[in-house]
Amino acid sequence: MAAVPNPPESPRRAPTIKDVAERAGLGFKTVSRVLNDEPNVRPETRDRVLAAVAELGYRRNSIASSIRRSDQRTSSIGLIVEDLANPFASSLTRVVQDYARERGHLVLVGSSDGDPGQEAELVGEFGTRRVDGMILVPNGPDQSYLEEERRRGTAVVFVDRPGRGIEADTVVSENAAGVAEAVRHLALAGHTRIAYLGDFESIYTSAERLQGFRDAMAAFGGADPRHIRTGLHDPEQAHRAAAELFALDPAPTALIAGNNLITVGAVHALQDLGIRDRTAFVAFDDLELADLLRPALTVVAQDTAALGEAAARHLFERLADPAAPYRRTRVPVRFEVRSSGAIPAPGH
Amino acid sequence: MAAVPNPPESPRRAPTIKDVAERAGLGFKTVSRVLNDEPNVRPETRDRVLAAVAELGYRRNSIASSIRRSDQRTSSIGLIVEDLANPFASSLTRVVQDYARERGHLVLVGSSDGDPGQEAELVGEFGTRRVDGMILVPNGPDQSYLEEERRRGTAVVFVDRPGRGIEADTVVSENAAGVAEAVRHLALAGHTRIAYLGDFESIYTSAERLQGFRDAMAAFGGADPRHIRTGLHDPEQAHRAAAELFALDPAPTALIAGNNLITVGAVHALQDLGIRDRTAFVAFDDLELADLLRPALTVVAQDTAALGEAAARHLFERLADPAAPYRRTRVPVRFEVRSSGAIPAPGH
DNA sequence: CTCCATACTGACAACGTTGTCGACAACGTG
DNA sequence: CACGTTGTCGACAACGTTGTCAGTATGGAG
Repeated sequence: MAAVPNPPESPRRAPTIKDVAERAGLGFKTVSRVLNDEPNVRPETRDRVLAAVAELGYRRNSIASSIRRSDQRTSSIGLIVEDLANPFASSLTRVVQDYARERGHLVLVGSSDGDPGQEAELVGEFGTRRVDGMILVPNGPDQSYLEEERRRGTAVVFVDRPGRGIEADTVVSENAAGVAEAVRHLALAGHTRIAYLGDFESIYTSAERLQGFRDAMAAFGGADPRHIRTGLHDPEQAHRAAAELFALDPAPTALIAGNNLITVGAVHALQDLGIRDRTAFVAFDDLELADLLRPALTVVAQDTAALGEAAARHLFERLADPAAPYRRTRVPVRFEVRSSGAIPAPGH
Repeated sequence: MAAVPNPPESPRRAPTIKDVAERAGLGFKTVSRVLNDEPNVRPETRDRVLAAVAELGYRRNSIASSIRRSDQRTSSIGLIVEDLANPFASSLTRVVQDYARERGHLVLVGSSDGDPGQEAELVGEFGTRRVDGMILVPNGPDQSYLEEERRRGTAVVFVDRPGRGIEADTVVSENAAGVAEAVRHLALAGHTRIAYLGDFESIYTSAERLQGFRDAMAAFGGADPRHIRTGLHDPEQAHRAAAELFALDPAPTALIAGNNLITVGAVHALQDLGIRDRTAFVAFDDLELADLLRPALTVVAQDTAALGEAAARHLFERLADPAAPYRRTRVPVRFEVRSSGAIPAPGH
């Protein structure tokens, strides 16, 4: 830590349109007209204004602007995810921000940590800032409080999971189909004793993925109930659950992990047990180095870019037409075949 | 994609303090006093106001509030990173957002994509919204345009790299020391032909890391110039450069990758060449599955949490005391020993 | 030349809030 | 009782902008 002795220059008041008007020798309303590209300004007058703007380094105060504007729009939107540091969330953030910026909007972000209280608090903060709309990954049993926001004219879009107790534009992944494809892939390699590790069933995506697993397994005689473990919310729990699964008799010969945190725990468990090379494995959610693991991880990859873009698109379309019927979009997943899913069942 | 026929309820004007005042039968200034916890309000009056607030579902308009406030503060800050989807950036975002929120501030985010033009554009947008301060990972040869922002009273903090052409609070990692430690670690396993893959030398972190490499290698007779490759900006370029390195005679026996994108390309190259198991490797930047690779990746891990927190702390301290001397904080890296760095040199 | 339409410009209100100030009541002190 | 002090409250200006409207110059038609 080093200290540099320079104190900053004295801060001065930012110039306003009135300063610009005075400098240009015009009424301040004329300046406003130029800045908003309104018609009926002489080109010469316009140039004088722009020159004064440049000389003073004037920059519009869009805070003041949006309080006066008739539509009360702030050209900003809010995005609430569970954890900004999570790759799924950050990829979403990136896409949403790009989409918004192309349309002149900025994005406020926040992590809910899966806590409905924090979610509601963030929604409140965003509302206070009068965002034009919000995109959220909803948490908890009830998002009906968002009706209040909508009545104020704020657009609301859910992504990854539908909100509860409220109808709204929603974008989700094809969770069940993705897991079903994983099951069929494993079955092709001769597996019938396929185990599944999932998060809390109360989470929409977890429930959908589990349902996809059960349904697909039905075609192969159904899943062994002991081979299904849910309620795993971090890598450590997944690690333990996986270890327990392989202590069973008969033990599963293949494993599906319901999300990326579970994948991390499960692969660690297989590693500890020394059965990484002979246990077939498919993970939900892609991971940065998945193709460099040995065996390379076969995954059900979510199309986070499409998810984020669809959510942003829904938001802006909602802003354009508040009366349109709500839409629910399902985004296909991509089944990424590498090698871990092709490990054959013993004797196959 | 499914459509639900519900049209939304008619949007109505959000209630203002005047609506609250009328409902409570009080002057609107009294309502303002209650909302801002100003003294000299009778408890009974206060209750009446709060009741009216609750009945109307009033929520302060902090947009209007901040235009009138004497300090002109908006309780929002801006964060500009290269790519919001990058794990380094998203981890930073998470920490900065948490820190800001604890202090009642919201965070606007943006990706510069390493382009000075986009960076300046985002700075402009943030300025228009009158953010209280900005944290940025600077790009390009000159950030002196930020002086203008500061003159307006906006605090500026650089993170990951110092800004150029301007003095400001800055937080960076101990890049050189981290790479030097990697070199010593490899040397301990008997390596002297250690190669280095880096990004553009014009990027501050790349230059620092390369310098750390050269300096540390000097203790072991210096690096072979042919074993240093820079200007690698994506995994593909790194892949090719690594392949070329190992076609040399004498080929290097160990490799250091200067950032996470280079790591991905380099490991792929080692994989293709079939020399992953016998080439010592240390990566700068940790990766999610690094410990599950075989061999597990030894890395120089940046403390993104400390980096982000220090940046946020600097920003808020700057807001509290604009005249304090600028500070430059260096955050230590963590050398994470796994196995890839311990692969011995041939005949050692 | 007169008249009217149109282009251009500025004075002023308004947005929802906070800051300033003064009015008024209650109270204590001499 | 007179007076100052303190607590409580509201009227009004102000923030920087956009919306409304009216005023003035200009040009073309008659």
